[in-house]
Amino acid sequence: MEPREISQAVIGRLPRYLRYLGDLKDEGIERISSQELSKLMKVTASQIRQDFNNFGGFGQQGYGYNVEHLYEEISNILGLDQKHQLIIIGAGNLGQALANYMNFERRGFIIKGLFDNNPALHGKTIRGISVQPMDQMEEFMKTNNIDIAVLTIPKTSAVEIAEKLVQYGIKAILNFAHVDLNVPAGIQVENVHLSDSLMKLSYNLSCYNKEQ
Amino acid sequence: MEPREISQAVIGRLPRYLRYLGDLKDEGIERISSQELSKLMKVTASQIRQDFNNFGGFGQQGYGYNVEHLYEEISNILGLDQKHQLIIIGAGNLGQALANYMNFERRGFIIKGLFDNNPALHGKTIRGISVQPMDQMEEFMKTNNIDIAVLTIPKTSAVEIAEKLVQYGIKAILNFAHVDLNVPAGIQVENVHLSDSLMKLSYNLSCYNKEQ
DNA sequence: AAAATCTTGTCAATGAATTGACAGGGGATT
DNA sequence: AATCCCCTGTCAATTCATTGACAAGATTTT
Repeated sequence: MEPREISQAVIGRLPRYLRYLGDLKDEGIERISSQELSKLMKVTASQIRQDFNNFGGFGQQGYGYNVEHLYEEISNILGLDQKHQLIIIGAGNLGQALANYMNFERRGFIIKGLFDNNPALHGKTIRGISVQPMDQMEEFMKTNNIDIAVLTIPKTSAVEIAEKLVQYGIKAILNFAHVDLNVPAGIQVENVHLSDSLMKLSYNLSCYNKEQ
Repeated sequence: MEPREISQAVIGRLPRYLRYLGDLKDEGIERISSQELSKLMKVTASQIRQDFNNFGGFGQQGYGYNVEHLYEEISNILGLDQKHQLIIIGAGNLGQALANYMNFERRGFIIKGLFDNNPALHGKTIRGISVQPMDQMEEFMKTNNIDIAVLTIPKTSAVEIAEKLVQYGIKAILNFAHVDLNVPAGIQVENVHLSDSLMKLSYNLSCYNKEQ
């Protein structure tokens, strides 16, 4: 049972599997074969079996996969059986939008704090969470056992703040700032660069138009 | 000069190149070699040369790449020399946050309209753009030559709205709804699934913790 | 209970992406 | 002007990811 390294390509597909399995569960469907799932999700059945097998055999020959069981397994693999305490740095439009989004909580991502440099926002409350000044971050992180920070601040201050967060013991960062953070190995970072997505769209648009 | 198919892996890296080149430009740096850029961006020099070469040789032996020129080239490849008119469907927190974000405009992505089902929001104005009811979408799209739609509505209505958008002639969709859209080939879709990013973080977190 | 039908787990084959290596052409230096 | 050094473009090698194929084991049907 050596914990062989799983490729990020596989990990990146797990949330999508989870989504489809959740939908199937809600529809009351008990079992599904890789072939059926393959048609539903528009990927090859081979890939589905290969992916699941990275974590051990969840299926049964002649039967397929038990939806509920598979859902639980993937859920656990993704660490969704544990709760994560998170803070949002930057209470601008995007930060507030994320704070208002309830669905994260259902997955165990609990928003505990909101921070911003702008004094005009201090004390403002979103879903019961009040915006605090940045300099209370360190104290707050210690008392609330925070492991994930969501960065929704401009690129100019993002790198600096990220370094502080690391110093204060953050374990993972979801970064919306349009800049690459410079963090030591072992700190997990996921970047969400919205303008990058728009640019890809733009490329594919002009590319497709040219072909016509 | 056959327009050979460029892999999405390469396209996905172009915006990041563009970002670094923009920064270099702002610093007044005129030339850069693949090796220097490689150190800066923490990717292999080989990959950089390979990537740029997909579009023809922008560099010069013994000199490197001219920053300004390379910036322009990549910019054009991504289609940023053209303007894109876009609408945002869903004027909730996220939709408003995106509408307020100015930086898209600098890249030629012009937000022309905002739509929402909620009558309470109709007439509300964000940066001069007023929120309109959904049933005016078709008319608006025709008169304003819209090519991109940003979907910031709940998953329950996203699929249906996407189909309507396609019917009205949309060319590309940036999808924030947590569901896969079902659009015909040729319509470009980019998904931004925030909870997926959080789940990946969660996996890597628990994975790293286990190794310690 | 036996036969027929599924469907997984897995291995091999293919395909794609990344990396390494180097020839040859420019620029810089003397 | 000649030499030296640098750096690209490109080919080959390697690594990684996806797909195809099938044996073996379960389930369902007869």
